[in-house]
Amino acid sequence: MAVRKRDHLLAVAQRMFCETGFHAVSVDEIVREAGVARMTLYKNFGSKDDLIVATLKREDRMFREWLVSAVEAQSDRPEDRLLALFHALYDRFASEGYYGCAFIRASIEYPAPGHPVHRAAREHKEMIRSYLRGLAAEVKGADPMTLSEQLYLLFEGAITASQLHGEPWPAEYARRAAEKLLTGPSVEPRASKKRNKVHAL
Amino acid sequence: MAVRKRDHLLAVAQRMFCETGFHAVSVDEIVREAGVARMTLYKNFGSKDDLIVATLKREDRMFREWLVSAVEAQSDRPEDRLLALFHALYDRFASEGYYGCAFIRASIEYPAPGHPVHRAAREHKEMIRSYLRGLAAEVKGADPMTLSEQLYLLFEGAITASQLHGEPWPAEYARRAAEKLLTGPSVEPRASKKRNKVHAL
DNA sequence: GAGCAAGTAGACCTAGCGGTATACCTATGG
DNA sequence: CCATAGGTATACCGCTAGGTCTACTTGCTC
Repeated sequence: MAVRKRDHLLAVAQRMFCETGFHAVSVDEIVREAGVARMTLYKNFGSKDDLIVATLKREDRMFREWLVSAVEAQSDRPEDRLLALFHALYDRFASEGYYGCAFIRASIEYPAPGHPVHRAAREHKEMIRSYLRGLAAEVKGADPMTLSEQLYLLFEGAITASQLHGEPWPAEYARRAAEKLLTGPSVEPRASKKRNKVHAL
Repeated sequence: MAVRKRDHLLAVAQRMFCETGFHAVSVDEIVREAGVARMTLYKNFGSKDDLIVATLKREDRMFREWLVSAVEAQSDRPEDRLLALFHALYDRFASEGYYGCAFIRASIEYPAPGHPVHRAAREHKEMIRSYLRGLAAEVKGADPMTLSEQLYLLFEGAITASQLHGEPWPAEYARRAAEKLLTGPSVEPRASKKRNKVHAL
């Protein structure tokens, strides 16, 4: 039962933090929304900052699952897998209640590089870059480093722009830009049917 | 003399807000740093929020000047002018005391779309997009809308990524991606020497 | 020199924050 | 049946924030 309370509290805090912001949501609001006592939160998590880090870990896990399922569901062509990411981003941006990127928000609300919240956010983004690098390495005739970092910039740009303007179109433009970047200078074998690696995440 | 005090206060507030954050800097810290009385701030600006909006207007004006001088100093080729933007971004990211984008920060710290601070931030970004659209319209054989929005995403992505990772490399990758996007599907006249329009900003 | 707009210093107010302490309740398991 | 771990409710603490009030001073202009 103890673990049930803890999980519920964590889920509620995650939703509120991601939707509204970390500084903007108070401990009082969280415990009221979750229907638990104030002390339960402090017994389980110690402090607000520790709770924030815990919610970021949870958000990170959920985002990984979303990302992998979006990419792996696609065909085996590495190019299609990378483009699927941007297709999925569009749906994500357009979905009801989309709240932007909690990690960008966290890194800005906690700008000190050594702060645990900031570090958790940066680690998430480095995981994304690492995953993209693995996918880009499968693309024939491309420099994986260059391609993956450029796609990462489109990814970050689309997230920031959609959050700023409150509209999903950035994902569409990012996808078309990604298509162009994937059409590398060297000729790519369009008919490749080779089985691709599944990248761990 | 009154206007001198006001300008000084505004400049100090702008620097502190942009470097440290809007919620993170208190009115007390600003008046102490500026060496003026607390009431002087409130007589001149009314409230902290109004002061923030005023600093964003100032930051917007300074950013416009920086942007135009970086772009207009380049050769007349529209492609070079757009690429010059990313060269200038690299220098900006690498410069001592670079503090990231105050407008992205503002939009995140004040997420309500109707809030004056959020609106000021979005208006700045729409100015950027409009300027890029004008520059992209000069590029032969490119769809201005598509090109400009894609470059805008690289622009936003580079800013966000450099802020997050604390390094200037995103501008370099963005520039190379922009080069590729500028090498459009149609043949572009490499030897064009036509005089370009100067876009107002 | 008088008058007035502007600046100053600092006490003060209210509100909200993160976090703690305490006293009581409740359910599970030997 | 009762010991105990965990949950609850609420009062409380210290601190900081944004913002106001007031009494006093400065400096420019007629």
